[in-house]
Amino acid sequence: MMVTQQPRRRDATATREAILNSAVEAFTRAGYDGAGVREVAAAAGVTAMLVNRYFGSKEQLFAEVVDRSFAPPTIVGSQPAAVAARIAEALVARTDPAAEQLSPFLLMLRSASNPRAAAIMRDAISRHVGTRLTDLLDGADTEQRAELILALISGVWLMRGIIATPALTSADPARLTEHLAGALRALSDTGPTPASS
Amino acid sequence: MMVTQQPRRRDATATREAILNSAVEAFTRAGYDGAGVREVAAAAGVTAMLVNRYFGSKEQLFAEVVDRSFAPPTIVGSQPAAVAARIAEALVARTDPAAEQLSPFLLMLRSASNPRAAAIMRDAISRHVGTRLTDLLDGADTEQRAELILALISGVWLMRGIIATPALTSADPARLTEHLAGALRALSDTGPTPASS
DNA sequence: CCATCATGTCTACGAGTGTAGACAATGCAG
DNA sequence: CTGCATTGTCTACACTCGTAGACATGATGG
Repeated sequence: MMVTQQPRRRDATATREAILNSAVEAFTRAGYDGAGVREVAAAAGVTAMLVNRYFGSKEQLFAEVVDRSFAPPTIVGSQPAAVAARIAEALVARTDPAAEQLSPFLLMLRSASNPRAAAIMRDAISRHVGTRLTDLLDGADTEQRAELILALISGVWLMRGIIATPALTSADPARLTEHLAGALRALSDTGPTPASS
Repeated sequence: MMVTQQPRRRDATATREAILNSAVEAFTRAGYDGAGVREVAAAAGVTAMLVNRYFGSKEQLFAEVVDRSFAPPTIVGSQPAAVAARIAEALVARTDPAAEQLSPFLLMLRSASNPRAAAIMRDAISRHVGTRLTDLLDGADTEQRAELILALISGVWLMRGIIATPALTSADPARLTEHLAGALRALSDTGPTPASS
């Protein structure tokens, strides 16, 4: 769809936005190393060099993509109560299969092989979702537990969305949500006996 | 170390083994796309073409690497009892930092961006560790829960070993093991109330 | 000893990579 | 209408990639 593109009236901010959008799609689908600058440029209807003139380099473009992809607060719920159940439901529910392919977790997993990309994503995580998730938790070791929750979510995206493991892809959504919520509850709820130490 | 290599006496099986070993190292460190055939060959002391003559192609070489890397039963414990605690301990304990860089989870995470590699790894998982872990579990949805456990382990490897999230890398190992074991227990133990439905 | 097959290397190709520098076209100010 | 800065393109470079075919070298059977 949208194979031919009319030249688009000259507009710097609109062009920048178009490049950034196609970059989000390309990096999320193919990863940092798998997506080419020419590919990103073509999908935006421009030339490869214009991408570098707007963003400096592929690496800086990726940094902006990561920032945009991790920024929206939709990733994690808002209310502290019942965080586990809400995450579990949102994780197994495949409502919009199109927007699903733009998940920041897919972006992270498919770009993890590149060390530079990993460093960029680490910064973005501790800047955005890390602190936001930590604030939702009570008790001890909130940062540690928040990152464990992120680890579990990432792992589900890996096994279910990328490796496409048989039992997870063809699983009964209700049961899957249940098991997942159980594991998340163990991480989000205040420890059963915080008495120790 | 071992910069210069004496030509090695001609031995087909020994050469094949040397190539396979260096391929495991290269693919685990850089991922399927990040590791080059010339790089694997050089580390084994041979030429790039010899790799293709022994394994057919880079893809088939990767398939053998995945098979070897996922085969050892060390990945998961042996006794059904206390699976959660044993996995958690083995996951946070960094005993041998050299052998740690050969983890099949690192291989999987860093090769996940390539769809062909993902398909190869899916086959290897359902052939090796999937069934083995499933047999350790009791109750309902064992396959589903086994893959969720794999997801959590993968996610911890991602966040702790690749992204190097601050709170997980500098975490108190004891507390981390505790939280992790809690989440794993929620997945490995038979549901608290299997009465529902 | 020497012929012969297995083992290993060399050269090369076609395609793709990120990006630097020079050039062209557009749209707005005067 | 005309100058001119902004916006965009073209060509090119120096690599790296996987792999195909022809060639060289080693060890071993007779």
